[in-house]
Amino acid sequence: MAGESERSDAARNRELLLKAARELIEECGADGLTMDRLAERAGVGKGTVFRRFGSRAGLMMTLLSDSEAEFQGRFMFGPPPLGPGAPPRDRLVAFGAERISYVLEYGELARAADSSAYNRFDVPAAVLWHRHIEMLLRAAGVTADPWLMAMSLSSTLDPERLLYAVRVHHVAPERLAESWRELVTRVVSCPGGVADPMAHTSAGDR
Amino acid sequence: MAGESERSDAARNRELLLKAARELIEECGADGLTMDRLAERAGVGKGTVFRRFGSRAGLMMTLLSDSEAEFQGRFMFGPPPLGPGAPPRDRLVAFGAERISYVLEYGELARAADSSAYNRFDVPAAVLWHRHIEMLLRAAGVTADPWLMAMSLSSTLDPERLLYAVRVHHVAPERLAESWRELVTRVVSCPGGVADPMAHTSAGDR
DNA sequence: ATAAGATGCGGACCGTAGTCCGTTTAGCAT
DNA sequence: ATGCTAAACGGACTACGGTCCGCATCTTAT
Repeated sequence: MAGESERSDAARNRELLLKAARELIEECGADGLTMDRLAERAGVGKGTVFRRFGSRAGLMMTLLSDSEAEFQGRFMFGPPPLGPGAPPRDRLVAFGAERISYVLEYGELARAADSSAYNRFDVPAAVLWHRHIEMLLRAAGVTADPWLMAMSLSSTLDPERLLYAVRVHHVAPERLAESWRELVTRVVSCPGGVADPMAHTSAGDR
Repeated sequence: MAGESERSDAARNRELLLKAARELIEECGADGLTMDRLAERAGVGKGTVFRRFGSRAGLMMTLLSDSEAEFQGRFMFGPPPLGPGAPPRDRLVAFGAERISYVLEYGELARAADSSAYNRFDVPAAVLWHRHIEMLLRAAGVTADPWLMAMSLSSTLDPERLLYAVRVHHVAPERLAESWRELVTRVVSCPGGVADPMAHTSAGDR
């Protein structure tokens, strides 16, 4: 991005790096990818790697960006129940289920993409999910601090925890999805006064 | 195995290290404490630091252990509503509120005590909280996968997220506590009936 | 007191993420 | 072609967490 076009050598190196990164991950797993090895494998200097991606987490995010974009497209514009058209509760349930599959599929990568600093929650994709959940909560009539409630729900879908449950405690993925469904149901449909069946529907989605 | 006792020089060095660590944190903040500086400040070798505490996270946990033990005592044996005697729902609410205060008080430290690996969830204190929450959920009649539900609730109380909300988004601590109360209320007091008719019965599933 | 063995010590060493800065090169204007 | 400049490059360098292992010290049995 930046000003205008990318210089040709820069573009070439970016491709070289992405290719090398995918190979390396294929061979050694995401955890086995180090910035030094990547640079060597791609035949460029280490400085170049950081110039391109900023950090290891940035690289991982770049590698995930395609599938990430596809996921975003699906929950924002795709068919129900994930996309607009279904009741907010169902969309939330579907969102979690998809996210769980996503994390289990791209496991290590998704985890490696989470930097270990605060800004981890400020990354564009993360704020998008957060806003999405918040919007759905509002649409579902949850009036109690949707921002924080969305944060709580997001935290449940954190790759680190999800992978911990699956890999260390051998929790079945369906069980995760079911628990998410349970959680969302309770959060959405059970304010001080039982139901709030009323509709909202609408509009909020965008 | 020569008994259990600690060799005198080891004991001395442990005190030296803890003292130095507290000073360093006082002066530079938890993030400014590095193992090298700590070793130098305490006048011992680096190997000694790791021999004592195993890792940086281990050191931080040791530093927190007093207040941590005190907290554990309060929620396990102390007076209601935190301790036994109050209804489970109230105990959960109190637990979260206390934990939030705790994290805000020991902020950086609590965060630094979380190693960045999976085992972060396996640390004794963490499994204790988890079990405590799980137990309260069961006592409150939540039959749907209390283990995972406890995990979701725990994730809401994660130091990293809590501090992010407070430091980056300037969320007031009371607002955190209030949102926690809201969340717990919904999780606990939603009969499963409302939007989820059929509560699958089977209380006995485990 | 002394010797023997367990325990602890220290700091050189390693792998890693990330930075810095002198050098090279692409792209453009002439 | 040539020269200029901003961008990109590369790899030495730093800081950090963590490991290793030969050496020193404490403890205990004699």
